[in-house]
Amino acid sequence: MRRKSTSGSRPTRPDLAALVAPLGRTLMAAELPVLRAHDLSMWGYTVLVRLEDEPVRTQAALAQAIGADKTRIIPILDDLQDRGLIRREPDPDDRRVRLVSVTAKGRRVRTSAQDAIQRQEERLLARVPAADRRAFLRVLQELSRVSADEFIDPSA
Amino acid sequence: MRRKSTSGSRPTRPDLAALVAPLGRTLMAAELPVLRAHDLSMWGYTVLVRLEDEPVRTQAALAQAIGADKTRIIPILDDLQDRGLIRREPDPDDRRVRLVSVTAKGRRVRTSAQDAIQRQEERLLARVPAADRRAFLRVLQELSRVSADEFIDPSA
DNA sequence: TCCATTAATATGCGTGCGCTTACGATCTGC
DNA sequence: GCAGATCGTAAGCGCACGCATATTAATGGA
Repeated sequence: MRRKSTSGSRPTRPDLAALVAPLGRTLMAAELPVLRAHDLSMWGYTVLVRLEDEPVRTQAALAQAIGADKTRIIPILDDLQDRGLIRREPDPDDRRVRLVSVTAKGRRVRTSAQDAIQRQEERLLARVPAADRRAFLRVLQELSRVSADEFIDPSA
Repeated sequence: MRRKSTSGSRPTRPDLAALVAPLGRTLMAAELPVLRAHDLSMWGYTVLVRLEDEPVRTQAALAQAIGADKTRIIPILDDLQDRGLIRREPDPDDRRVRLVSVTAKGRRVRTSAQDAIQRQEERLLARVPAADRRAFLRVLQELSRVSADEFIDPSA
């Protein structure tokens, strides 16, 4: 019989991080072949998705929004622009900032890649009952809204 | 009004990977201060947790079980052993393999760290209703059982 | 007895990333 | 109109990781 406290005994559940982080890595790994088939890098795809989401005014803000370094995003944008998936134009109101937007071609590529990715993810989600699945996605979106800053306890 | 198909429209839900992976990174980041307070590295902690879970016969198998490189795990084990948290003894039945086990001290440290980590995670989970939370953990454990091999579609 | 195999270990390579610094162009407040 | 701040860009540093190789000890089968 297990003790009721966790002290010295096996935990009631695995650490959340030990469940979520590896699953995240698996999902990313599963995306890679799909992205490769669409000639997209992970960062490039992330940029396309984020830009579709809602326009971002500066590149630095875009980088921050997708969790990338603002210097590392530049070659990514260069590449996407060279291949006609995004546009980068100086903001007439402030010629320091470049307005980044998705082109029609970029939208097509993103849609196609995202469809394939989500189809694959559906195959995974099909393993759980529909009610659980809805709850799972609900909780996932709720927890994703929590920023690291307000969650991490620096005193610990 | 949104189109019913995803083609060309905004997606119904974000990519699963785009939800899970960042959340995993946040959870890992939240663990770091706690681990530091217990003088543990992420890998060291992972080893302690895995060893408590169930004994593993070879170091290579241990490395594989926690997703680490079999050569990179060695300094980790050296450190844990030097600090008296684990034991490494040659297997009398096959003196090539080292039987790795947790010491009483190692168990104490792991328990203390894990308690603190899970307490912090409880604070996060407290944001969602109990029923959703149970479903979330259930789905999470179910999906974690799916290995990358059987999920990733190489043809895609 | 000898040889192929396996475990642990050491070492080096290439990669991707976060972080920092620097610089030119531009904007804004004074 | 000038000084300080801001944006995009380039370049370099250091770290952690995956991967590959080589060595040593030990096993086990032909």
